[in-house]
Amino acid sequence: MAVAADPLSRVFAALADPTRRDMVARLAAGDATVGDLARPYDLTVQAISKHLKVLADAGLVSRGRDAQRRPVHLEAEVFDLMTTWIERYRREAEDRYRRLDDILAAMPDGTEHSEQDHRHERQDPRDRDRH
Amino acid sequence: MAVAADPLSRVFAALADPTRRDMVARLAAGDATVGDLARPYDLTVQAISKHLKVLADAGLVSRGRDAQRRPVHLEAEVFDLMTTWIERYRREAEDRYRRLDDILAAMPDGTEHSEQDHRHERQDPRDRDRH
DNA sequence: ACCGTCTGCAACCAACTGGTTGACCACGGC
DNA sequence: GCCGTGGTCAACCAGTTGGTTGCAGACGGT
Repeated sequence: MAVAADPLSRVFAALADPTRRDMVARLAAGDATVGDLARPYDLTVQAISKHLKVLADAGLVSRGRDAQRRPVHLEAEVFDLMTTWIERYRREAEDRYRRLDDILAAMPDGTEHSEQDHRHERQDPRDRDRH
Repeated sequence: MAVAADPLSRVFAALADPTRRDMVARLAAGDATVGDLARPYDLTVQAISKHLKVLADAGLVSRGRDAQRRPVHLEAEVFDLMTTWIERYRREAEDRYRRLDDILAAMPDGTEHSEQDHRHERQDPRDRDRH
């Protein structure tokens, strides 16, 4: 069952759900049981248990044991996986920007035509003449 | 569609796919067209176009226009959304660890008990800090 | 020994994803 | 004008996801 997927994908996917993010947020304040976690939401405990499995598969949480309870604990180190990935490309893109600025700055004006002039254009409402 | 979903979820979900992450990585080095992006993969251009739509909906890329080409440009600022979220809870969890350590250290041994100080099968926290 | 609580597992279902093919639109170059 | 190139949109399909119900297991308290 979806055993594939590299670690990074699993972590990102795990955090792509608001419920799961909220659980992580609450776990950052302290460990909790499945029941505790389920209480605030309008969901069955089983649903929460599934979410928990996703988080555990991503390495974001670990499960303990305390009698019939299975306390959930946040493993914060996995965050590093994401931050290093993100920071790498963010920095790369920013550097590129800076270089581009330098080039433009060092240019006799009026010659900055070719570089992409991407404007945030949401799609223009052209006539949708579906037949 | 899937128009719903908060911004954070969209960004995380967008990066939960290795192909999409790879595209972002390549876009960090410079803008590209859909065709350029599609070339290295064993996928149809339409599939790449779909991926691109996901990235665009997440605000990670913007589209330009250059004749019949639609150059793709990486919008690196959106990364901040994620990093601030991540850093917040990482820090929170780390602080909690530190406080817990202090408490345990200041305790006459053998008195650990209730509240949340569950011991988990996994390794000791507080080993790594920076690198 | 029983009961209640906490949890996991399996089956099922609707909705979403990630891919395909096929048709179509918008250009620029002859 | 017509053609090739670059790209999007729509329909379809298989697999995954996020939820449900129902049942079974493990344990503590009485």
